[in-house]
Amino acid sequence: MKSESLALKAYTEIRRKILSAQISPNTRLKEDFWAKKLSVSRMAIRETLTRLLGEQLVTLGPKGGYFVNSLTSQDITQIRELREVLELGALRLAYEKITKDQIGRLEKICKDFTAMVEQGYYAGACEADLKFHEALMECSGNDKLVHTYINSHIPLFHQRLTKTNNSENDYDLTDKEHRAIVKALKDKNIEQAEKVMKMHFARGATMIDADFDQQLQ
Amino acid sequence: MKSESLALKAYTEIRRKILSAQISPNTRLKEDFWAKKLSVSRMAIRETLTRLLGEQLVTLGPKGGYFVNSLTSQDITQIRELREVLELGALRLAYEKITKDQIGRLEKICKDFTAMVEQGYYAGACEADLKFHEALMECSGNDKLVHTYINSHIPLFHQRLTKTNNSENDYDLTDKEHRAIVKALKDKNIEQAEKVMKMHFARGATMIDADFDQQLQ
DNA sequence: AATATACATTTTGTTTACAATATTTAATAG
DNA sequence: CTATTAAATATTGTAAACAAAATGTATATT
Repeated sequence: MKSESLALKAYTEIRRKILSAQISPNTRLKEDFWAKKLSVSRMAIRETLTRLLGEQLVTLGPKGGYFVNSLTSQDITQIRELREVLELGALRLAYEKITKDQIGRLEKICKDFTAMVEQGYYAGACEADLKFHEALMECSGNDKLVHTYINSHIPLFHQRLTKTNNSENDYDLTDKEHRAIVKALKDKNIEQAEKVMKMHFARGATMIDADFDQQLQ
Repeated sequence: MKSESLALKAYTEIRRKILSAQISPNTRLKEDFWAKKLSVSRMAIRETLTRLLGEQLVTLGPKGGYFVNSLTSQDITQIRELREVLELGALRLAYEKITKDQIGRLEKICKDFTAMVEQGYYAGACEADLKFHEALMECSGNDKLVHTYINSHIPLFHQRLTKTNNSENDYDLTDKEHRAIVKALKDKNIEQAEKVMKMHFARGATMIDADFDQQLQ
């Protein structure tokens, strides 16, 4: 077989476009159009779309046709809640299983974050922020949990924050909270870890909602 | 268009077979074989498989070919942990949002459970057990959470319990724990609710693992 | 002018055919 | 008899063709 099938190429491409909002929600995805656009056969597009259907990234219209799933303000809230549920759960599992190496990794990411903020690399800092949360999920030692997290399209969502103009202050707070979480894990203080994590979310929530409201205008 | 496309028919059928373990894990799913078996075209099967790929129910082999995802003993543990994370999260959300009607619904399911156990309808009781947990998830008021729960293939897993020969005692305990959870929610006592839920899981865990070990022999 | 109907176009659903790659089988050399 | 290689077979990847349904358009009728 070829190094990468055409269907996979189309899948990767369309998925990326949806997740980065280059194709807007509720858009109908016409097979022929995308087949020509990506110069693959219509069947390759069809495979792409059914796979995305399985991922709940698109929906089947009542009379056929594939549509990009929407992200209403309610969806945003629900995704945020889901994120909190998953991350708090992972935190509790990590509390029991976390290793020295993993703590080291988290601390390294915190250091990177600080350094980048200091030097004005804000996109890089956001990347480190994202990486911190993913690393934390991995500390749960539960692949299914990590996978659920990745697949709930939270990371994309997180990415949107990159584009907003955050104040220096926000970055500093984020940094401090990340470090507090790691410290609490190190000290085996689960109550403290949960408390900081919840605060971290609460602050993020307002920022996310503000961002979303802004985009609606 | 037809009332139900052939691809959808094949999808429903194969998905059901995988989830009910009628097709065992790691089996290679050959397109032509299933096309003939379900008397649909190979492309319909292909769509089915790519959709299941999106759902993480099957995997792509390194040299092509679709394989049913496995359920190792480690997978079982991870799914159980995921379930606990999701249900505890839902419980916490439900604590804030639950309505009188929803509590009524939970109580009704508890009553059904009791009645069925008393009359010796054990399969029915298991069904009620399943329904109780799904209803609880719905009380979170978060569709994404419910969807994640459904789609983590926990229900199937739950279903396996049906087949094990549980003692009367187990049913009684399950019943009591369900009722205790509802009562705690009613009393707005989140600590108590979480505590009972954790106990409920802890007991279920040993049963599930025992069941799995038995099946391995 | 509004509505309904017939026709044309677009889009999806399905099947078939062919090409490319894996896998198995058989034959041959050591 | 074993290992290696070549041919045969099986399986998947891709494309094209056809059928069915939905959508859009123009015409006729009131």
